[in-house]
Amino acid sequence: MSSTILRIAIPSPLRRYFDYLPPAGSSTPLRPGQRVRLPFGRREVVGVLLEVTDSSPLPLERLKPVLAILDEEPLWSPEELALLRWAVDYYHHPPGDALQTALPALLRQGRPAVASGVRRFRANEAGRAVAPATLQRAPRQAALLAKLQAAASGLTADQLNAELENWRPAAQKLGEKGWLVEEVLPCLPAATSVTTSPPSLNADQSEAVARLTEALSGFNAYLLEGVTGSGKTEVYLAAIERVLANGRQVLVLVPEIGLTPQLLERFRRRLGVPVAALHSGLADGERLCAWLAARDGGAPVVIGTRSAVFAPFHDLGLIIIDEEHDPSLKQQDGFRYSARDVAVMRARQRQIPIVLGSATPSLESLQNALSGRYRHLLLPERAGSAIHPSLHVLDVRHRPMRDGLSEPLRHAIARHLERRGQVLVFLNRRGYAPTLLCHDCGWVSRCRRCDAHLVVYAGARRLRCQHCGGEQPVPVQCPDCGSQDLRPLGQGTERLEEALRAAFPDVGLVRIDRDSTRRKGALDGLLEDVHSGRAQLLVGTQMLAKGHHFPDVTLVAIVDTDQGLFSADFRAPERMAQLIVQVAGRAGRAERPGEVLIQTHFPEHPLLQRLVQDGYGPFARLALTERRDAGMPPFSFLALLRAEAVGQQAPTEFLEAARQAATGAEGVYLLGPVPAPMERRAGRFRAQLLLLAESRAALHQLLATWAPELEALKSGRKVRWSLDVDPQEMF
DNA sequence: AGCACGCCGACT
DNA sequence: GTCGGCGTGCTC
Repeated sequence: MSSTILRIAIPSPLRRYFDYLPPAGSSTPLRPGQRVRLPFGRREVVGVLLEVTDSSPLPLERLKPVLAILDEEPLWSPEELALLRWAVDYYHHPPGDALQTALPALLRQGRPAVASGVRRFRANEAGRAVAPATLQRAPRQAALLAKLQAAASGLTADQLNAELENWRPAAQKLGEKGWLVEEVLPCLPAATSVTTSPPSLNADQSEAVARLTEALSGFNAYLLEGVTGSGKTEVYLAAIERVLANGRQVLVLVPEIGLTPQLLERFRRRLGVPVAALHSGLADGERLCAWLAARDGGAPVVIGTRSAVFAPFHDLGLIIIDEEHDPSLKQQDGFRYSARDVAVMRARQRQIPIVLGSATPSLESLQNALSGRYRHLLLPERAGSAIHPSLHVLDVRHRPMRDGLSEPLRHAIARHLERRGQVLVFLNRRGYAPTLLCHDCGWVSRCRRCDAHLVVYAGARRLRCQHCGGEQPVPVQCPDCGSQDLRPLGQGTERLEEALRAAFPDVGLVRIDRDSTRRKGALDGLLEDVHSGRAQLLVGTQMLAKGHHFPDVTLVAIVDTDQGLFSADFRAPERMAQLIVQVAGRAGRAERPGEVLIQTHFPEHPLLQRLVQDGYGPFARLALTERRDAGMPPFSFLALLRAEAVGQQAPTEFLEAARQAATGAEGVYLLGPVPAPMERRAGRFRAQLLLLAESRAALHQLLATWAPELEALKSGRKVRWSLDVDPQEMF
């Protein structure tokens, strides 16, 4: 006798599916991709139905019925479910948790899959005619009314929460008096009526568009390697227009920091269709709305960060990944998927083209292009007639340094400032100084919970740990010897700011890093100072490397490259080169090319020389030969098993047991367990076991049997562990 | 992950 | 005598 069995992905850390019976007395058709509410242990949870079958490894009487089917229609198509299941298998992650990650928060909680727009409150004509002061007996109503009168288009609940306390009862009362209206905004803005026409493309752009669009049906992966300012976005837009003309949708994936209102506005104006944004900065309701707009086709274009790769689409016809080298495309916790790699699989499965764009391609993608797996499109020139910034190395060996700046660099800065150019000073280290040193006994400020120095913040007069967030006041005297001769050691952006202000007291300066832009709107204010010319000097971290362009910058000063050249992480030189090129690319315009000066103690370093003399492309090709010689990715395949615990022993014990379970695997080398590069972090000891394989198949053959075994290890219960396939950061 | 069960120490 | 510590087991 056969019966209907539901195979369900349930939010839990377990790498398996759970079988249930259909709900009692429900007539809703059962289709994979629907959410179901079900009893799980002693709890009630929301799971996703993945299969309807007729048999279970468990006896029927052990199966419980689900409580309810939550969706009339599946949230994902069978094809999209297959992609999700591929990702679950490839990353060897618990399926329920992976599916959870792919869902907007409201759907995760079991809310209905219907869009509800953002609510906004507005004073109507009658409400605007009332003077708030007349509401003496109701100060909250008066305050609310004043706010609403000041904001012509009204205020959302979020905005009111930020400005007023307990305003809802007051809003209720104002509503009863007929002075206030509440409206529901459409969550997807209508198409902009004002559209801009496309600029004329140069020969390289036209060629790229032609090659991209010659095969819009069928899978093709393109690496679009275009120097900064070469007009990659126009190539995207031209390709998108063709796909939209065929009535199909487009997904554009961007790094976390790249999804700015300006980018959205540019797409909206150029394309003249609704463009949905999908990112973590949205309110839950907005996010659900955009997700559903992708699914029902209401959004012809979706621009999103990482998790948008799992959004359902009505008819997806093209995927674009901008800044494909960016590390934020790989999730760094939980379900550690690479949105770029999942996107390539999605395009292959759906038989549509995918474009990977970057001025500084990852070595993985470059190798795919060189080997012919991807088609290589090059945009070697800046659009218009702009000239590339020229890179120069400044050998600082034997040179006196003050505040991290050599004399030649100071002179160069002064020269550019005198000629009314803006100068961008780049240092990828926040705070005043990386540590505080006792000049008498050698004590240095260390974090109690991490193997890290405490960073000096002079402005706040605090010592802070950048890894656990711990902080304390700057001590007046050395905790060890009592000396008062405590000195900040090394340079951070805050100190650089101080030094440059002292050196160029009459020049406007802004510092842009995570600390100076924490406040909402602060970044916009600082950028405005730069663009208006009020600030001539710009100091900052890698925040400067993304998105914003500074046409009046004529000099980019890279204060310190050396840690990128000699790091435990084999990807450090690639990251360093990408950062230098990205920062350099922020500067200059057609008639005023930027100059880039790089301070280093290792001017002869072959990778640095290649980068400076020949550019990123040749650098990357040289770096690839080094990777090949070292047997590192993309010429081998890695997985990293991490473990952490409060005790020092537990992680290593678990990893030893894990290693035992993996011995004998064909074609996979086990390296470790070893302590993580920063062994202690936030009070926990961390260790790792690296798996290196010559073939992807060998690696995954091992992982498929190994991951479930890890779950069963007793020593795994005493640690937090995670498996990272294709790890990006090695610590 | 949650959540319950179970067996040993300092409290009303 | 109990409240509660976290080891162990289980979830269809």
